[in-house]
Order: sequence, then structure tokens, then C-alpha cells
Amino acid sequence: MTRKILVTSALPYANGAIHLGHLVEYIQTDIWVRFQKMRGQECWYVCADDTHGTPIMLRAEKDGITPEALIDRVHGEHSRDFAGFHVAFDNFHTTHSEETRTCANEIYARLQAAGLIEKRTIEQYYDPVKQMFLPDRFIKGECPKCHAKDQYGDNCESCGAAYTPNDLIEPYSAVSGAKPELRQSEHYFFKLSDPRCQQFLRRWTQGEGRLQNEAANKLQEWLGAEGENNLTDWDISRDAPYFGFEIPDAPGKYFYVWLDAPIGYMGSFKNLCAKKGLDFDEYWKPGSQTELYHFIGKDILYFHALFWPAELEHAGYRTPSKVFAHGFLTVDGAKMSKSRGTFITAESYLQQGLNPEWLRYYYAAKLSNTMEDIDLNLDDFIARVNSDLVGKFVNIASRSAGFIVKRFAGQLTTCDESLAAFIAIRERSSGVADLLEGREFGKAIREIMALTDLANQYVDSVKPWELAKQEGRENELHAACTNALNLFRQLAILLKPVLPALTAKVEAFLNVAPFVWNDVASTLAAGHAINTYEHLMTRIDKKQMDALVEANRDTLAPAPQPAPQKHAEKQEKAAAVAAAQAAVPSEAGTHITIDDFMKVDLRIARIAEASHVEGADKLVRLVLDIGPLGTRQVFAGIKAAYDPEQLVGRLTMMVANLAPRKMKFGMSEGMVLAASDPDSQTPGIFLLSPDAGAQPGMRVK
RNA sequence: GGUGAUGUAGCUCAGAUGGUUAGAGCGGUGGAUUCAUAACCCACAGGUCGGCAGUUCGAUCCUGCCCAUCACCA
Repeated sequence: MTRKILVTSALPYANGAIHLGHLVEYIQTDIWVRFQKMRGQECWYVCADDTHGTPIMLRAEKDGITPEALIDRVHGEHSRDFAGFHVAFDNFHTTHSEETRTCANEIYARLQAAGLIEKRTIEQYYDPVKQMFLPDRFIKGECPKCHAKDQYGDNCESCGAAYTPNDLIEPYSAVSGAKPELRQSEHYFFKLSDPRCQQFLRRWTQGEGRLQNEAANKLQEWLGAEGENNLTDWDISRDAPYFGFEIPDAPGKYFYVWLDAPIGYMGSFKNLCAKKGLDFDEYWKPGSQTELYHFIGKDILYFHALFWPAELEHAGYRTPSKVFAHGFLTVDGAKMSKSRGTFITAESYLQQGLNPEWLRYYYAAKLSNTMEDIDLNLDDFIARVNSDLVGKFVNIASRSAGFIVKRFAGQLTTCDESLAAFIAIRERSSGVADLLEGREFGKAIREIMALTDLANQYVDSVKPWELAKQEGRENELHAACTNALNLFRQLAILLKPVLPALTAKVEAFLNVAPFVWNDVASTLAAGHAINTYEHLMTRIDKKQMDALVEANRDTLAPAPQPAPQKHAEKQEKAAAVAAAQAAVPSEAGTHITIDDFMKVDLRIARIAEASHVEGADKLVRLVLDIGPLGTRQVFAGIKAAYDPEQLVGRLTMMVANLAPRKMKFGMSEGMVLAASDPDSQTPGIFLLSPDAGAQPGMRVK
């Protein structure tokens, strides 16, 4: 029976370019969808641009265009990039559409009817000049802990401290520069804390095969133990001005971008239904027999495995069959970095003339069904693609097609299906199918390459080049090359979901209809005529990779501009943090200057109080008296070596200007100095003490 | 600080309910070959399976601690 499957990838935010990190997900999803289609399933792959929210609004304003113009332009860029990597959506729509608005309104109305929407007044920062409420990210100021300037309202990129905009010193609006004021506003909340939601999610997230085990465990952590109400209500409204959908019964209030983003999946599909005459309800009604799968990054699991199914369930829709989360992309083992040139955009990759299928193949070779991060190792990328694709796979066609065309007028003879290689491919192809179905792409590729090795071994064993030189062995030569080409054809069928463009060339060269999966069971008939072989794929030149990295290297100091990322604000933050970290010089010299040293404010401290910390294995809480500078609370990891009672009253040394750090047990406002063996060969921790006469507060230098 | 994940040959990764010589591809070395955009074929070398301790007749696999990397939480 044909399965009916609806598949989505997460919506890219319409604020910036698609990059190699995004492509992991779209390529993963695309391979899976192409595989389903090859198997004859009715499978629809939809996506859309995520177009709403404050960042879009402000970005458009900065560019001097309307938000609509901005998202139109970006939609064009995104469509171009996806097409360039052969990501074949059945529909790439936009959340700024009537379909999405209709669905959002419908869901909202039904949640309201179910008593799951609540109005509540909250206090929020407001920009009096710009006359708008400010998201935390748009409030900047001096870090209250380390006093770094121009830090964002949620955490400090300099010292890593987390806080609220309230804590910032001299806060200002990143939009207008004005001092923000606290104002009250009425917001709408989705009552995730409602017992109905809690109970539903507890059941739903543990559903068999619904989530990967690691994901289910993570969800369990968020949900807490039975009876523990860990989920808090979700603020789903924003005040005007806001680029988005106005809430029907609430003038001046808009749906928060994260509410309508997943609804964009429905909107895009609704739009597709209109084009294709599909039945929307068949896919979205409760109890639907169709399958619904969301491919996402592990960073947005929260939204897709909690908010989204809870919304759908209580608004009277079906919930997702499964959610497939993948890990992040690293390049050469590190986060993508603009300064290193590894923050590579899809556009630049294509512009530099690199073959998109190289990347599709490499990603496939690295992907599994877990949430583990995958690494794009550039040297490995070159070696792997050149060896597997050009050296092994394409080589089979290349080394046999010439003889067929030159010596046999392009006509094949009878293929010997009893060859071990044929039998192996036929037997193992169903295993490959299972691996692809289960998103174990890396294992599937390994298997296909093992079969490819068999094909090359076959060619080597019959030695067509020797047969070609001997009179009277034409039939053997003809058979050998026919067999080789048939083996090549079968391997191409298995690789088609990964390499659609290459395979299209193969279909043209072999002069056959587009492959479907079951074609792997058949062979080309004797007498079948093929076309002239043209080389199917070139090798990657290391110089091309170097040029690509060079083209993406941002030699200027990385500006903390929000980087283009998927799904709005949360991701922006991640990118900004990554950029900030990249800015830190990675290699410190072996020497520091006296000025560097003098930055460390070392002081003599008297331990005024010392106590055990409930729940901490290693920590002791100290209150240090540093004379004129007052007292500081410090958590020190010295429990293994010191009994708090023995510490009280003694003198030691502390770093007085270390950035304060919020810990689970309270604020730590410095550190005490202690010696220990870096290799842990000698056990023990040894606190430093000054000679007699030192007084609390004295500077150490 | 807490929780979780990861750490296996130069590189990228498999793997084992704990059981005789731990695997693959690439890279390296040697050989063979020249049909194939130097590709392919054969062979060889390479690993105290992050470290230490424990449980066990036996641990890379289990337990504890430590180290490193990453993520989430506070």
C-alpha cells in the first residue's frame, strides 16, 4: 500500500543567507524524501521562509525597504540556494501568507475555546523614542558583573554571566539609543502549565519511536518528574509595531513569530493542496492515517516536541508522527567561524564553482539518525569525495563505456546476472533501503561503497583492456563491459537520492527512463543502445577549497551583527556568541607583559566565614574580608582538601576583579588561589598563605 | 556548579549482552597494471579502544574517579 507522507524541514529565517550549517538539514531531508518518492510513496516535502518578528522589521527599516520587500528578496535568494543544492521542495512558501494566517487564527481560536489562552499583564522594556517594546536582545548596556560595555540584555559575551535587562548598568536601546523604560503591557499566553498539556506531553513524548532516545530523555528533563510542573506558560503575543499577524480579537497585539513559524508548515501545505488538488484535512485531521515528519536541528527541539504538539492536540489537529533532530555542523572540528573563513554560505560555495553533490555526498556519508554533531573536515571532504565518487563509482562507467561505444556501436549484449557482484547488490540493496529509511545515511553509503568495490574488482578480474587486444575475444569483451555498465547502473540507482543531478546524467547516458528503486532488480536488455559517455564528475582540487575558505574569510573584526540563522532570535544569539568567541585570539603567547599581569587584582583576604554547600560535591562557600574593599562571597572547589571550620580566620590570597559568576548556589565574586598538580600525579589542593604581617586588602604583586 | 553526550589507527568513522589475533575507507609503504581526467587491483605497516583505580577467571565494553571537547540547565 502506498504511504502518504508529509515531510518538513525547519523554516529558515528570512533575515539572511543560507549557509553550510543550514544545508545539513535540507540535504538530509531531501535525501530522505527523494528515497521515499523513488520507492513509490506519495511523499510531499514542504518548507517556507520564516518571515515575522522584530529582527525582520528592523532590518527592513535599516535597509530602507518594507518588510514585504525584504522577505520577497530573501525568498528569492533562499529559493536559488536550495535549488542550487538540489533540495527539491514540493512547495517553498512563506509564513507571510493568507494560508498561514488562516491556520494561525484557527489554532488560536480553538485554543481559546479550550480555555488554554490567558491574558496577563507583564512588565517589559520600552523604547520611548522608537515607541516600541524591546526584546532582550535589543537592549544593551554595561555588564553588571565584569563591566564590559555594550553587552546584550540577556547575557554577557565577555564574562558569560546571565542576567536580565534590569541588571544592566546604563541600559540603552540598540534601536534608538534611548534609555528604555519599564512599561506594562497585556500579553497572551498559551497555558502549557495546564494539566491537560502536561499530561498529554508526558504521554506523547514517550510514544514509541516518536523521538530519538536522546531527545526523549531531554524532553523528560524539561517536563520533570510526574507531578512536577516544570513547564511554564508560553508568551505568544507581541505589541505593535511588529511585523506579523495581528491577533483577531486583540487590536495592536500580534502573534509572536515562534507561534506562526511551525504553523507555516501547515500554511505551506495548504498552499500546495490548492495547487495540486490535495485534501488538506486528510493530512491534518485527528486520527489521520497519513504520516507527518519534522526534520529539525536539536536546538529547536523544545518548540517542536513541546509547544507544537500541545498546540495541535488541543486545537483539534493530528500531531506529528515523528520528530527527527540532527546535530550541529562543525568545520574542521570547530564551530563555523567568519574569521577562519569556515562560515561558508551556500551562495559562495556555488559561486566558487564547487559541485553541490560533493557536499550532498559528504553529508550523507557523515549523517546518522542521532543528534550528534557532524564535522565537515575539509581535507577529509576532498579525499572522500575524490576517492569514492570519482575514483570508484564514476570510474566504473568511465572504464567500460568507451569499449561499448567504439567497438560495439553503443549496443549492449546479454548481462550475466549470476555474477557474484550482481547477486551481492541485489541481496544487499534491501539493507541499504532499510538504512535510508532509518536515516542511517552514513551506514548506507558505507554499504554502497563496499558494493562499488566489488564492481571494480570484477572489472579488474576480467581485464577488458587485455581482451580488447586479442583477436577473437570480442564476445568476452562485450560481455565484460556490459556487465560493468549494468553494475554501474545498479549502484547509480542506490545513490540516486543522494546524487540526483549526477544520476540524471547517468539516465541520459544509459538512455533509460528515470530510475525508481525497484529498477535495481532488473538489468538492461541485450541490444539496448547507450549514448556516448561524457565524464560525469570531476575531482575536487584543494585549491578550490582554499579559495572558498578565503572568499568567506572575514578579515575585519567580526562585528556582533546578528548572523543569519534558522528560526529567529534564539539562533541569532547563538551565532553572535560564536562570533564573539571567534574574536578571542586562539593562541596566547607564552609570555605576558607586566601590564597583562597588573590587570589581575590580587589581594590578601581573611576568610571570615566558611561553610559546606548543600548539594555540591566539591564546593566550599567562603566569605572573604578584603579590608577596605569590603567582603566577597566566593565558591571554591576545595572541599576535598579543607574542612570549612579550619579555614575560618586564616589569611589567603584572592583574585578580586574576577568577573562574578552566577552559580547554582549563588553568586561567586572572585576566586581564592590554591596550588595543585596539573597532571594530578600528586593529589591535593594547597591554599596559599602570606607571611605574617600581611593585612586583608593588601595588593599582591 | 549540575545534568547529559562524546573521546577507538595519521584522518573520517564502524563495532562488541565483557571471552581467543579490535575493524573499514582514506592516507602511508611495497607490488601489479595501464581500460579509466594517476583512476583500479593485490599485499603490508599502523591502535596499552582518553587516563587511573575497582568488579571479574577475563574489560576497550560494567562501576567509580580524573582529564578533554560539546550541549543543555541554573
